[in-house]
Amino acid sequence: MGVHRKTRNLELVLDAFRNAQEALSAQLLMERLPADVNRSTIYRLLDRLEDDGVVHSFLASENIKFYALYKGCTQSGQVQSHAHFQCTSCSQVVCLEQQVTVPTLNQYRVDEAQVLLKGQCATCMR
Amino acid sequence: MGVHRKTRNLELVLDAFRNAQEALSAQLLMERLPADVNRSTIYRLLDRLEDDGVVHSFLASENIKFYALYKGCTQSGQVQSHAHFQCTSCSQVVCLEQQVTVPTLNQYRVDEAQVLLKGQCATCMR
DNA sequence: GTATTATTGCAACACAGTCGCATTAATTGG
DNA sequence: CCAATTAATGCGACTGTGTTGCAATAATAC
Repeated sequence: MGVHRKTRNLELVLDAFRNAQEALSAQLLMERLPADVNRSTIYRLLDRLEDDGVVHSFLASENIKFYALYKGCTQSGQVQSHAHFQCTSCSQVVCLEQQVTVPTLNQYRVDEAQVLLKGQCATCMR
Repeated sequence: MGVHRKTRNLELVLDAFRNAQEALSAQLLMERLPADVNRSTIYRLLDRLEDDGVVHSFLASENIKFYALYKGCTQSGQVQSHAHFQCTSCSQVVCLEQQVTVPTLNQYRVDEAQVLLKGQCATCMR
């Protein structure tokens, strides 16, 4: 668990997540942060926040890694996972409430599950 | 649906998939194919085979795209999806038989679901 | 066999993400 | 409050996956 000095960049990143309804990629984050925040710094902050369990990450389309705050959705020991939804039109990604229960397997020990649903969001369906 | 001329490279790629127990990334594919098969060609073949519904793709760890043949597992109209498993030790990826039924959502139209389970495979647990 | 055009190889490119290292700045403790 | 410690940052260079334009090659149709 890394040390956490209260720096401007850390606050900016956390604020961006708190203000966001959706999940954010490093790229999206950069667009929402002052231009002088360094790219490497963003990646490093995201890594650290993930290590510390503040955010979780998952892969969406185009090999882009998205991050979102762990809110109520505590990732318990059970192999359950809340799903994520990505709109194939606007590419927006959201964390869903739904927990997906994952099959247990004989030959494998499953530690984690990632569920990504793809389709169209309400806005893009209109 | 693209034209499919019966070329050496196409045959090589299809054979590699038929011989593989697991899912393959472009990288893994390259290692199994003669060294003179061009990288771009592999990517282009994978894209085409996916467009034509011969293989399906999904993202695994490290933002690596994996591909596997559609075998019996016909992807029907329903939003169901067979899961994939990736071993966090050896990185091997396999297609699972299990169908995962995905929650239906009010605000979104779900067209597709990707389920990736992560953990340890039998070999790596020993 | 010849014409047509899909496929290929090459080289350059795009982009997400990483890393080493010197600099800056948040904390500690006197 | 000031100095020492070291986490955090910025920079630039670098990976590695995947893409693209274009000219050369080769599979198919006639």
